[in-house]
Amino acid sequence: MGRSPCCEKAHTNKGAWTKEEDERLIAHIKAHGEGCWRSLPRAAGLLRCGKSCRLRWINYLRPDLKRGNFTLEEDDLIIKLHSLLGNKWSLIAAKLPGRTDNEIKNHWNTHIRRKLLSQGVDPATHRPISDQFSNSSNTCISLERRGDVREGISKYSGGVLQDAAKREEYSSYNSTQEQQQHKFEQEVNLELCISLPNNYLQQDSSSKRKEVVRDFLGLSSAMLDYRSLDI
DNA sequence: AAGATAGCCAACCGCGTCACA
DNA sequence: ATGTGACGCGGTTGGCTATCT
Repeated sequence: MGRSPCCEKAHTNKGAWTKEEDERLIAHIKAHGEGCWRSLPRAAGLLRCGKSCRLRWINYLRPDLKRGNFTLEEDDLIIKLHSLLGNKWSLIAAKLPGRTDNEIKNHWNTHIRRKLLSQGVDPATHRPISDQFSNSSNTCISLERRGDVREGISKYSGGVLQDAAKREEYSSYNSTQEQQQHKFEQEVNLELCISLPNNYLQQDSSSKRKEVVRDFLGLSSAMLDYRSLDI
């Protein structure tokens, strides 16, 4: 059984708020204060649901709202907070006086995300995109080596590290394993370069070359065995 | 000048959480 | 302990405006 609707939809307005509705809402809240959103519309003489009133007040009508463009300092703070908190817009908004969670969320999606991407930073993980690519591509494919390093990378790759404790764990993991990981990535990258080895290319007759290419691709031998790949 | 496209942002929707009976 | 109602949050949508072709 689903949750009952928060209001009688047939008798409520939807869409953009009119000036008159705004004035009614402001007047009511000035007189009675915030809260009791469920009963507010009727008391204020508004044909809106309580949710809609609350949203309108919090995101647009509240007197302490700071309108206008975000400053560079605000952008930086949002980025830092997002790296710690993830998409917890209300928590981020709590640290930026005069800004709403909705406003910050919109600003993030339309400006900051793009800014980070243009700087080569993944907005979800706050890590360089090149790192993401090397990690994700390298760990998708399992070669012969199945050591701890690979397991560690798999554990953290591809996901969003929104939990601060996990991030800390990850960063300490990184610091202790970094060299091994780097070495591992280099090795895997080399092994993933698909090209014919020199000894194959040195075959002189074309028919012989076709045969060895077929052999190299694993069509006649088990050299490239898809069963050994973890996708 | 007009249509197409992209960007922006206010508002909506559904779900999770909490308080209370 | 459980059910219900209210609130709050985050994702998504829709419409307006600006820019491009």
